[in-house]
Amino acid sequence: MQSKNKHEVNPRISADCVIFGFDFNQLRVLLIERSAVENVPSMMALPGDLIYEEENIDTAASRVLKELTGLEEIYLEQVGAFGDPNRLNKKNDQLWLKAVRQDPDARVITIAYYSLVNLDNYSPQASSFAKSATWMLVDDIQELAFDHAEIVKAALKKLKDKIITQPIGFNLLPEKFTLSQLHRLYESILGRDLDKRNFRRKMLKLKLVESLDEKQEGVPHKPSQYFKFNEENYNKLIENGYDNFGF
Amino acid sequence: MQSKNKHEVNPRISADCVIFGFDFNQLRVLLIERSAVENVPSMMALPGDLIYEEENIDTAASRVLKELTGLEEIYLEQVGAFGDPNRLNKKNDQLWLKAVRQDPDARVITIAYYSLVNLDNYSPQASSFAKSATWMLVDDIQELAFDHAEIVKAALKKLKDKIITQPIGFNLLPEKFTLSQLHRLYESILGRDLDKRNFRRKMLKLKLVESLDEKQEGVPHKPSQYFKFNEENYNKLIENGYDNFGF
DNA sequence: ATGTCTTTGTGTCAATTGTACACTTTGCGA
DNA sequence: TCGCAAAGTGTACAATTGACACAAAGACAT
Repeated sequence: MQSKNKHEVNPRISADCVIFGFDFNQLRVLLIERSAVENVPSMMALPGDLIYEEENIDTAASRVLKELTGLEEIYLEQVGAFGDPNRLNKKNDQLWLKAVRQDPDARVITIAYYSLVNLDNYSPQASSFAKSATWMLVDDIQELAFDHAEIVKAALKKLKDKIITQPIGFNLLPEKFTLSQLHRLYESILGRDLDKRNFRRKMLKLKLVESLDEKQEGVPHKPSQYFKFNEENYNKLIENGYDNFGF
Repeated sequence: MQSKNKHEVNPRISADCVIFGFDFNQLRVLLIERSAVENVPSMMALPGDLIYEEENIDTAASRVLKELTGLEEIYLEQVGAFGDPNRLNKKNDQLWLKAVRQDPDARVITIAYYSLVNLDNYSPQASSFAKSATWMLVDDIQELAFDHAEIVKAALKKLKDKIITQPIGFNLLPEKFTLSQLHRLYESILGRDLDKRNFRRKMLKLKLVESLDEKQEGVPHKPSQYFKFNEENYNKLIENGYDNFGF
């Protein structure tokens, strides 16, 4: 935690946010379009920026997210630190940094955060150096700036791990939702089909959801029952995990 | 990921290691005794130190661990970044930093790592600013330097999460081990009793372990069969997880 | 009004897995 | 040879999982 070694480093720290959104059908990630400079075409990137002096990293992540995309009040969870000394060394990234940064050669270690939100509640508004901010399908993501593709991959892994250990959905769905929506949500995160009846059975047995006295209206098919989360059981499960190892 | 804001910060980065060891009975953590200075008594802390310029963080964690405790070739997994601006502000920590550090007021963000090792294979040898390095019982940990108690707590949570999703033990136990040892290991990580018969049944059914043609010798009771891990099945399970959510 | 379309919503059975529980075996050492 | 201490073993019941198909509801078009 100390030493007076000459090689100590004072790198810059950034926070990057991987915000997953669910459009009632597929999983998306909020990306910004990094402005084009000179010969470097614009490129998709995670919303992220350097943190301030004396700023809490968690706070910084929220701030940065808001500045670049307008989203706020999102609960962010840490993915981890990404600090490969070469993480900014791709050619286009270097050119872009030289055009935009005061100190383009500085090493930057980034702390990545992720979250899951109900996409319909948030309309990203690009600002700062973001030319646009859009919800991209996770499956369509191609190349991203810096090591952001790797960060998205790590965040997705965390998300998958999380969903099988803890219930999620509170943040992702509106207060009233249908079991089909919850079902699709789980399917799109886990990336595989889940049996409808078994899924419903499980959710009801865990008492994670309870039905409301309200149905869908105006849909051209059988209207579905609305449900809400049972906050108490939900929190209990989050605290204890499923503890499914089975002893 | 950029901006020319004046408030940008160049904090120092450190790596701290939470090495869990198993003594065939209880779970321990490798701690160093931070040297005493002036009016500040010595205090237990995690092995950790600042990283070098251009040094990969993962590499730094291994290096630091080696420098302070002599342990090497340990697979470290990231816990996360701890960057509260006040994390070094406890009075004794401040005094200690002033006595020891070149730049005691600098903000330090630490990246924490954890691992599990077979305690018997590693005899820590304190060096650098570590006065001693010892395996402390997790349950006996009192106050630690800086925010290290919080870091240990977070690492332990990760470990618990991991053990119910993936098999562990390869790194923790010697090549030959008894099922009772593995049993105790799981009990001490999970912090609760597990039924002996059910535990054995499960381990054997998963084919995680296979028995060797060798028994304990010289014990004043029925000698136990030695087992080894089945590496193939072990790796398969690690890759897939248990996927126990149950759809 | 009737039929068509689309999505919701429901039950059962067999197989697997979890849980609770107590006595015999083995080898050492007194 | 007896006592001790830990190893090792089986069963029965409960709970959960997984596979599987058809009827019900409402909108809309004709």
